[in-house]
Amino acid sequence: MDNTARKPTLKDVAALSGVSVISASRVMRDAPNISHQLRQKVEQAAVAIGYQRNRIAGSLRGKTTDLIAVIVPSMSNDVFPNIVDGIDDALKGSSLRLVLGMTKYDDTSEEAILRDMLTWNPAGVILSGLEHSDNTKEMLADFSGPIVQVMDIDGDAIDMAVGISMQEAGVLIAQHLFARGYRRIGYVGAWGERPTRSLKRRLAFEAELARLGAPIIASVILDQASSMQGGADGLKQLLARNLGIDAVFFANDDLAMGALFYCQTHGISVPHDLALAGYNGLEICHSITPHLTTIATPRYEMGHLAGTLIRNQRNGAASPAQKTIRMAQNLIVGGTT
Amino acid sequence: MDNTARKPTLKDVAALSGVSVISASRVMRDAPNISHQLRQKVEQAAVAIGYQRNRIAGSLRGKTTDLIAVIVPSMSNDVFPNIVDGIDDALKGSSLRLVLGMTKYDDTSEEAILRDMLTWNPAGVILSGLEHSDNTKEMLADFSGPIVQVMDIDGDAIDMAVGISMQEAGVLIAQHLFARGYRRIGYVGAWGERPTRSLKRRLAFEAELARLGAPIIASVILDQASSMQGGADGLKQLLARNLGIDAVFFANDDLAMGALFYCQTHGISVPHDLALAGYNGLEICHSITPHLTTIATPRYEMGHLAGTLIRNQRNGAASPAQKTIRMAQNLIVGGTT
DNA sequence: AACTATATTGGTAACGTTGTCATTTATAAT
DNA sequence: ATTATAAATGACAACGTTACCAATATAGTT
Repeated sequence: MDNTARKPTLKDVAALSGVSVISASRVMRDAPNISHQLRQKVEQAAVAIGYQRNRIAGSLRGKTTDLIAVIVPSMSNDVFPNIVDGIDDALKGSSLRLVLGMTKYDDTSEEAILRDMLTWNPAGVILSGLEHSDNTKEMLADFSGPIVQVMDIDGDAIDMAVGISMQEAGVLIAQHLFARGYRRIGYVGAWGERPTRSLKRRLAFEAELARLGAPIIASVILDQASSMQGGADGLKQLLARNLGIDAVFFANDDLAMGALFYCQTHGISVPHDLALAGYNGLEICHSITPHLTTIATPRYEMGHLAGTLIRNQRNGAASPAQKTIRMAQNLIVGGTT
Repeated sequence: MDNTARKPTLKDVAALSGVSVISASRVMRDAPNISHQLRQKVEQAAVAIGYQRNRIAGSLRGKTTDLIAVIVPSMSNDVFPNIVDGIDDALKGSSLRLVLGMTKYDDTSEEAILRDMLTWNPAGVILSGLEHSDNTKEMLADFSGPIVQVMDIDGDAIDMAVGISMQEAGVLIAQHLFARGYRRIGYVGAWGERPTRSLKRRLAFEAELARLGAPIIASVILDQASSMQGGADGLKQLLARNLGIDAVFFANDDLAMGALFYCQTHGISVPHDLALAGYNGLEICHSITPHLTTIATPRYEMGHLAGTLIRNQRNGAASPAQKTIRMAQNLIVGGTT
């Protein structure tokens, strides 16, 4: 349409409605102590000339923006889209908006993204996991707004943390497999275990198995991204070693599903010949037959809570007494173990 | 750490390095024609006092931010996370950053999000689909930056469009099912067909079937979100009508997978008793046995191209001659048809 | 040496809003 | 009617940067 014309500003609204600029400003942002009369005049004028607020200008004066920096590893992933969905829903109805960056599980990249995002003076920062580079930690320490680390709570939070215990997850699965009578247990991971969360899970898993007297037999950590194909490949590698493995814990459901399909097409009876367990509790676990044994993680809920925490502090609420919030994860026993 | 101290500004950097503010500014944003000497002095000073750019201030002067508004229906979804991943990758290395909003397939919500995002003066807008409310269209028309509509190209683009032909998809599947000999064909959709893309697919599918002389027998459009469970439910409803249906096209792979699992556990032989086809080409289609017949869509690539188009225009490139870019989608014939 | 073109630096004035303080007007209390 | 108090409005400056234009230094030409 009319791209040449200058965008209307508060000045224009003020001029048209015959009030001062600052009064127009007050109306536009619902400040207190405005007469009904004035409000009407201004609103009418604003609509008439199609006035749109300029948050940039407002933020410059106000020191901080309504942007929330959200840094996650990737979107092509089982868990982070749900988290982001949760965050966005929690922000709904507020003036806060989410700015997204993806690290691809790379610390240097995380650092660069955070550095860039901080130049926007965000109202808060949400990032995943508790492990970060020194530079990242330093930047966060200098940041004055609320910070929420999601997913992981096994470690020290910089400000707030919302997550599940990876430690607990590993123990849960180890105990379950042991209780079921499996004694020759293996593990398959991916991403070269760069997400330290899966590493924490595996270590706890191994420690618990050892404690129970059935130490882990073998592990395969794929370097590639997690995928169903990877799960099949990992399992194949594990079985090729002929160690008599009777159960395998996978770093996530994708890998486990791929392995399950592999078994189904290669005459390996699950769980009779081999038991399988995954992690995350994706819908497909309960849709397939047999149902996949897994641990359901509250992904959406973690995101939602993280968003809510930021939002509350934005609204002047004190930082919560409980800075680290542990969410529940549930072992879902399917027919694969 | 030290939250009380005022953040260092360009003025501080300039003072310390003994140059003018504007020169310091030039160094910080890599402007041309800077002597090595000056650059060194300024960079050194910036590091020394821990200077961080304030993009807000810069954007106010510069009229537009380095933010790209991205509006999608949802993240808990098969397609949009991949698109967002593609966009982000395309933006990597530039100063552009992605601001995300989710509509939940609601036009009013889309409108509100866009209105809000425009107050940040974004450098570009990416949104999904070609159908929008009048208000949304009006706001976009008034927006002076590049706009890319992703996913769909069957219709008129506001500025640029990157997508696949839903029309073509419907025809492809219809022809495939017909060629395979199926004549009593049904359809299952979800979300109350609010994503008009699935509607377009179905209409083209039905039209082609009619043209071929095997008009569609029945359809079920679920109101709920798309899910595997939904696919099973939809199929169940369809079969309950006892219409002798021999093939079903599903709005997406999730639904189709759910239906496939349902068949497998209810003694329905696929494809002998019933053929199934999905849409999207998720990895699971080729992992499961039988492989699911589907259409592979270039989700990541669409996002990447959308991001690249915005980025190019940001860099001063002329708007491309071809404003609507049709991407390829491939029928992948599995064992379910 | 005089002159032109180019590279480098600086000064000033916005950008559009809102925090702070001042002023006016309305309302309540004597 | 008068004073005290609160509500409503306004003026001004400042937020930190960069666009624009001017000035100076340097290199290249004849």
